[in-house]
Formats: sequence, structure tokens, C-alpha cells
Amino acid sequence: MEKRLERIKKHLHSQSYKLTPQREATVRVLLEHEEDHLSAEDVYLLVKEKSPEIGLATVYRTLELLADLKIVDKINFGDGVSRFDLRQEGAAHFHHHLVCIECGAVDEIQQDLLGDVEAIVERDFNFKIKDHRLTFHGICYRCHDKEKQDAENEKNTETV
Amino acid sequence: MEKRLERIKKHLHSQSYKLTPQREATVRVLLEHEEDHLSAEDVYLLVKEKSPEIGLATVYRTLELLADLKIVDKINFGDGVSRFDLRQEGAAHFHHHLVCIECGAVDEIQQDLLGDVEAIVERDFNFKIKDHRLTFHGICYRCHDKEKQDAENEKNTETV
DNA sequence: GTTGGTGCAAACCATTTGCACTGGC
DNA sequence: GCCAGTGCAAATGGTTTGCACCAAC
Repeated sequence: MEKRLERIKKHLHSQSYKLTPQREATVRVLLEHEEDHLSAEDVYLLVKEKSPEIGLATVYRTLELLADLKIVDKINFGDGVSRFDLRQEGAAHFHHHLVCIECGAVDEIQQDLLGDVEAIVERDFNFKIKDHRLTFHGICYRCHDKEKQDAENEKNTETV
Repeated sequence: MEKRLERIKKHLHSQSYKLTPQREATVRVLLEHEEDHLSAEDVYLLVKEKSPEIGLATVYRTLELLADLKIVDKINFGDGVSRFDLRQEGAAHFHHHLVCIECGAVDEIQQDLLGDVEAIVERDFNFKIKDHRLTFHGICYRCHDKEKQDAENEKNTETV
């Protein structure tokens, strides 16, 4: 954790930005909630728990800065808020998401699935790919299991 | 064109919605600008050219309705506005986009590239896919060509 | 003392909503 | 007459911005 913070600090310095206490607090929250796809507001509230004096605008400015530096990815699942996701270190590309349309859960797929697809796009469309966004919408394994479970329970109730 | 309008009308009727003049005007704009990835505001302005009395809220409500009925797809390229795209008739899935980070142009890929990827996701993550969003960000062939051209011109100027 | 960064409040802007009105069944 | 649909204006809510202030070099 500290190591990644240190690397982000260097990354900022390399572009003549400072890792101020506010920025550090924001980055720490992101590191501690790496799985969570937090919105700016979410980040703000979590930052505030430890550093109450910090302002919402600063969090927004920090997230924007981090996105510019490609330290985080700004993503959008179509629910009116931007979410921020730490990029895997060394990952050339954005990871993918599975959004559950039942419960809203968002799971991540780190593995690169698009190698072949990208080759096709670059060749057939003469398009130089720099990044991509891939999101699947559907039913996650939890809701899937739950549905089965509910069906079971239903059956048991009937037989009582 | 009329045929598609007719089918959309039937689609609305099948869910007990009417194709009012305002809705028809909105759908016509979408049909006439199928390639353009219009924002709600864009649609509104175009609708207004022919039907000045129409209100912005109505356009929003119509677009929302069309999205609910899966007649259009609501998409988001990360620039703060939702865009609306007519779904190809009979297309089970959303088509893909190539967004140019130089000139902002958005091209479409209709062909289905994700068959294999979807199979992997369904199997490995036990995730029932209902829809997907795939967007590539990079340099389009136009900007690519233009850069080459510019380099050429540069060279010619030098030798003059 | 200049400058990058911050906090606050106000501004912004895409989208949604309340409400009175209307036109077709 | 009822009710879906509409237009307008006001409200909403996430995000950005203006500005005074501060802390570090």
C-alpha cells in the first residue's frame, strides 16, 4: 500500500504536481476501496471521516488530476455519476466490468479479453487503439443463485 | 424510412403507447441522423426546426420512452451528455463505437466481435449477459491520414 | 513575493419534475 | 369525463468555477 502511494507520489512529482495532504488522503481512500467503484461524493465522504476539513471541490480537482495522469480511470455506468477506479499498475489497458441489473453490483475482470478483437479493429478500421471500455450488463452469480434459492424456498412453502 | 417508422409505431402500440406528433417528429429526427450520436439537446434543436412548438421536456420524455422500449440505446462517451442511438432492427446486441481522441468523431462497428468473449465471461464468471457496451478510444483513420499528410507538407515546405 | 493548492459559496448545466392544460376515446 | 401526453417553468443534483486565503519555496 505504502509502496503504491510512493509510486503515485513520484508520478505526480514527475509532472510537477505535489502530493499534498489532501491529495494523499484522497489517494489513500482510493487504495483502501479499490474494489468499490466510488463516486466523487463517496470518496469525499470517506476522506472526510479522517480529514474533516477537506472540501468537496478539492476532491473533485484531485480526482480529475489523477484521471489526467492515468492513475485512475473515470468510468460511467449510465447512472448519472462518474466513478473512479485505480488503474492496475502497469496495466496498459482498462479492465472490464460486469454490472448486475438486479442488484447493481459491479465486478471486475482484470484479464485481457480483447486482444483478438483489437487486432481486428486496428486492421479492418485502420483505427489506432489507445484505450477501451467494455461493460457487460446482466445478472451476476449472486442474484442468479438467489433466484434458484428463492425457487427452492417457494417449493418448500408450497409443500408445507 | 416510412417502414421503420411504421414498425416503431406498432412497437409503441404493443405497449399501449401512442405515436403522437411530437414523438413522431422525434423519431424522424433520429431516423434522419442515424449516424450522428445526437444528444438530447441536439435532437431537440433538430425537432424544433420542423416543429417549433415542441418542448425540451417532451423530447427527453420521448427519448427515455424509446430507450425503455429498446428502440434506441442511451450511450455515454464520458462527455457529460447522454447520446441516443437507434438500435439496428433485429440486433440482439448493442453495436460498438470507435471514439477518436483527436477529432472527436464517433464511428460505429455493427459486426458482432464479442461472441467468444461473452462465452468466456458467462462460463468463468457465471454471469448471465443481457447487453454490453464496448467503446474504443484512439486515433481514427482520418486523423491518422491527416498526420501523415501534415508530415508530407512539412517536408515539402522545408525543401522550398 | 510569487505560485500552486485549498475551502467555500455561487454558478453551471443536463436532466427531471410539478402542474395546469389539452385532445382523443 | 377521463387520462395519457404536453409545454412551461421551477427544481434537482452532480460538477465546475471565482475568489480570497494560505503555505512552501
